[in-house]
Amino acid sequence: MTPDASDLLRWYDTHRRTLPWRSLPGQRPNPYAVWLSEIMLQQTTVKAVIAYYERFLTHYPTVQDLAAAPQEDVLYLWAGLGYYARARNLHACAKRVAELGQFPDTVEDLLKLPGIGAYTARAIAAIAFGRPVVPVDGNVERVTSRLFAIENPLPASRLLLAKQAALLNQSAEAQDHPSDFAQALFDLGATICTPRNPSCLTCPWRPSCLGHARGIASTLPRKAPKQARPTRYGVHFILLDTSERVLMRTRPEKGLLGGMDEFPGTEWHEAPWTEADAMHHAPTLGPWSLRGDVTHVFTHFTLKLMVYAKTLPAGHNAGIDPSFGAFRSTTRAALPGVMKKCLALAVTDMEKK
DNA sequence: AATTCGTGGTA
DNA sequence: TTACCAAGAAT
Repeated sequence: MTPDASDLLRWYDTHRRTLPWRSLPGQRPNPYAVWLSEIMLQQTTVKAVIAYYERFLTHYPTVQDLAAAPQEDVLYLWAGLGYYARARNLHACAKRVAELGQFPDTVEDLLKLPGIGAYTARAIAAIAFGRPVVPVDGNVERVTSRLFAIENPLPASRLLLAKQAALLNQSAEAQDHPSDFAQALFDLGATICTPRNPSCLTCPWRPSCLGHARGIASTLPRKAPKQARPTRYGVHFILLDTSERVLMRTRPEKGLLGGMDEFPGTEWHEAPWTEADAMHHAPTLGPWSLRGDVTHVFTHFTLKLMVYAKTLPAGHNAGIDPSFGAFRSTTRAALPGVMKKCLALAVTDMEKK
């Protein structure tokens, strides 16, 4: 039996989460706010997003404000949230929407915008424009795999899960409330149908959940084993001047941490660097003070960095090759998390460790 | 189609 | 501590 959308919507009426980007019941949400939140929430927890969301809305109240901003300002505000291609695409998308005059209101047209894929297009279409579509995110995949007891492992089962999820909103009740239905699925996945220890006893869809009936709900969705994460090594140099500015450069637009700022240093290789080889990449001759090491886990590799630092005497900051960057205040730099860790090592007293 | 993209929280 | 996980997109 197909789960009854009315049961979920009734549950949502009393259990919906209050979130900054959500409009009050019955009120039409601001498409800009919906879009901004959806981009930030990609692979990112609600808790991490909230502060960034508020900051962006404060600096850029409208999509036109965001479109008019320099990209470096956008990356600075995004710094620390991760997946920086999202920030670059966010900016590009804002410019496009400003040209169009407004956000497209169909899945087809939303898909044409940078940073908007199959999920986000449907999320915006349903939540902001009331289109009767089901956005399939990790929550919906989990709920769907349990409802229908789909044991095929992800990611191969992704197409099947999307197909099954699309069956959930066929009732007239769901068709009439696309925004609530989509967000009800999110909230069910986030608070009841959780990855570990789901609260099946209080689930509005428990009677029709095949996974629960078979006692395998908590084991779904199954996932293909992931391959091991390799380790890479690098060395970075934090060079301060007497005005407490730091030598920094901007990474290339594409690829890892694209467009973000960093302290000069070596490439990140599979083998550790010897001190002699690393010093060949230093912006100045020694002596450098070894301030410690940083371990940072990216999605597909673990990075181990050695961090050297020193303060340049007044009048000695000329003649440094521009490829190492320029002296700037770190408070205005778009520093990713890993570089903030390096900076913390350089400015912290050695007594801690 | 499989990789490449961050970061912080949790068990 | 390691491993997994979170409102995925681009290539």
